[in-house]
Amino acid sequence: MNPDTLLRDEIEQAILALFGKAPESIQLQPTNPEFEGSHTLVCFPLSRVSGKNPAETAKIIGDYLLAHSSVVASYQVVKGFLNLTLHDHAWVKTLETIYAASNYGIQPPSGEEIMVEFSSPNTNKPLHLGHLRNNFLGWSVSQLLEANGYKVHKVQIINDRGIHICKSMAAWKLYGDGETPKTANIKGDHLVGNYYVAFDKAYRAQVAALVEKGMPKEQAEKEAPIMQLASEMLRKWEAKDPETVALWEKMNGWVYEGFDITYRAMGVSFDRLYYESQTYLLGKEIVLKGLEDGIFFRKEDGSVWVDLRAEGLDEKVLLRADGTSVYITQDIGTAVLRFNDFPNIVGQIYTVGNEQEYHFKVLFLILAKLGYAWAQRCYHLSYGMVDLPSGKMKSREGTVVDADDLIAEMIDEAEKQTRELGKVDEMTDEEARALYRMIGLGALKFFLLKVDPKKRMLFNPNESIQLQGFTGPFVQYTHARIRALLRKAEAAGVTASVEGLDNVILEPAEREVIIVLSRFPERVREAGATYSPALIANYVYELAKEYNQFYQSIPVLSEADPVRVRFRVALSEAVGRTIRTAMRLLGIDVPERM
RNA sequence: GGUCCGGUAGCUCAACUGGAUAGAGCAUCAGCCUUCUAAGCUGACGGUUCGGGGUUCGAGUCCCUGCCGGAUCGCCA
Repeated sequence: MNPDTLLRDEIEQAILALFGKAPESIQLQPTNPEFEGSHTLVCFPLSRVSGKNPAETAKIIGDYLLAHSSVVASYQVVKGFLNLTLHDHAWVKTLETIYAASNYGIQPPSGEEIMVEFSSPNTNKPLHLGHLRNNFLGWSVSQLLEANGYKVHKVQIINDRGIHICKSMAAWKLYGDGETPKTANIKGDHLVGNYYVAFDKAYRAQVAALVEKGMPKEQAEKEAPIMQLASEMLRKWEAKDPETVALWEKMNGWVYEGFDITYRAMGVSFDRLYYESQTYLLGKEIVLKGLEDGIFFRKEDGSVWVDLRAEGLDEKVLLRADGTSVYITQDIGTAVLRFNDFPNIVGQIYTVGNEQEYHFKVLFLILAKLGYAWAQRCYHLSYGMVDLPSGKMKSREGTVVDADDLIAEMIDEAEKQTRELGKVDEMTDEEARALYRMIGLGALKFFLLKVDPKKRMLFNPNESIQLQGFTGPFVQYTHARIRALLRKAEAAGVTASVEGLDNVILEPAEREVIIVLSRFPERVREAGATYSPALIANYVYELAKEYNQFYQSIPVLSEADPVRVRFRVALSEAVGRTIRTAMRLLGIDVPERM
C-alpha cells in the first residue's frame, strides 16, 4: 500500500490525541531532497490547534509518531517543518504491493461514461502541427479518464460542409482537369488542400483586378467570379443538386482516405464520427423550440437571438433572418444528439483551441438555459496555440507545418540517430523500421505533451528531434534497458521477489526509486482531474531519471546477496511496467530494445 | 476600448494549487565505458520569478497598479 494515506491517518490521530482537536487540513508534502526524510508535515497552520509555535508543535507530533506510528523511524524538525523518515520495511512493503498489482496506478471501471471530442478538422486541407497537439492531447486525456475509471467515447465532428470545401471544389472544377489522388500520386487531403490554395490565389488576383477597375474592395470580394462559383456551389449543395453533391462526396472521400493514413500514422482512432452535414440542421429545431418557450427572442428582421447580458456576455445570434443556422446552432444540435446517442455519459470534453473560449462559454450557457442538466458537465479543454521560432503558423505565408511531413521527418531523424549509434545491427529490417517509428513518434508526442496544455507553446524543430534529456526517447531507452536486464535475469534463472527483506536497510538509490514509484497513482488521479497529460510526462521522466541513477550506481545481477538480486529485479520490473503504463497514457509505445 | 490568458536561468519548460536555499532539459565547460545498453551518469556555470505597492509566520503563486506579448469581443467556422 501507499504509505501516504496511512501516514495521514496516523498524523490526524496524533493531533487529535495531543491537542484534542482535529486539524482543518493536513499539509503533507514530499521532503525536499536536501533534507533527510520522505514526508514533510507543514506545522505552521497547526500552531493554531496546538497553541504552541510551529517548531514546538512539530517536535511534539514527531515524538508522538515515534512512539505510536507503525512506519515512522525518525524525524527532524527544521523551522516549522517536520521531516519524517520511514522504516525501510515500509518501503519494502510498498514495493511489494506495487509489484503484486496487476494494473498499478489504474482504477477499475466505475461505471461512469464520458465523451471526449478531439481533432474535428475541416475537410478542405490536410492536418497540421496544431492538429497534432489537439489529437495527442485528446487521445491522452481519453486514456487518463479511462485510467480513472471512466468508460470513454472518443468522437470528432468533421466539418465536411460549408463554404470552405466549396472553395476547393470550385478551384478543382476550374483548374483540376479531372485530376485525382491516383493520377497526381498525392494523398487525397493534400490534393484537396492544393485546390484550396489555388482558390485563394485566384480569388485574390480577381479581387485585385476588380479593385484596379475601380470597384470597392468589399464589393469586389463578393463579386469575384470564383467566389461566386463557390457560393453557388454551396447553395446548390444545400438544395441537394445531384452533380454538386456528387463532387462534394468525391472530394471529401479523397480527404478521408488521406486523413485515415494520417490518423493511423499518429496512432489515434475514434469510436464514433459525427459529420456536420448530418447534424447542422438539428440545432435549428431546438432553437425554435427554445423560442416558443421564451428562452430566446426574435428581432424584427426575423433573426433569433439569445440574451446573455445577465451572464456578463452579449446578445448572440442563433438563426439568421433567412432561417439558416450559424456555427453555434449546429453545436447545440450536435451536443443534444450526442447525449441522445449516449444517454449514460455524464459529460463531454471538447478538445478545442483557446481561440474558441468565448464560443464554448456561450454554448454551455445556452445549453443550461435550455434546461439540460448535463450542461454543467460540459468542459472546454482549451489548449494554447503552437508557435514556430519564426512566429505564428500562417497558411498565407506557407509556414504551416504539415502533419504528414513532420511525422516522416521525425521517423527519418530517429533512423539516422539510431544507425549512428549502431543500435540496429542485430535487428531485422522490419524490427528496425518499427523502432524508428516508435522513437520518432514518441519524441514528437512527448515533446507536444510535456507542456501544460493551457499554455501556448513553441515548437522548435531542432529541439523536438532531440533524443536526449527530457524527451520521449530518454524514457523509452530506460524501458529498453530494464527489459534487457530482465531478459538477462530470466536467462540466469533469477526470479523477481520482494521476500526476505524484513530488517533490511535500503540503499538510498533504491529507496528513492520506490518513493517516486509510490506517487504514480496520485499523479494519474491528478492528471485526470485536471486533464493534463503534462503531469504524466513530467512524472515518467522523473521516474526514468531516478531509475537511471539507481541503475548507474547499484549492481543488480552482479550483486552477491541473492535476496537483494531478486529484490532489485522486482524493483526494475515494477519501474519498467510503470513506465510502460505511463507512456501508454500519453499514447506512446515503448520498445523492448533500442 | 471591454473581457480572458501569459511574462520564471542565454533558450524551452517545471514548481504538488500559499511553504524550506525557485528546479529540470538544451546550450557551455570538466569528468565517468575490461562490470547489467554511454539515447546513460556525476559535477560546474547560470535567477531582482516583467516593474511598483499590498495581504501574512511565509508570495513565482493571492489582491491592487503599471509595462510587454497573445487570444477574443462576426448573421465566419
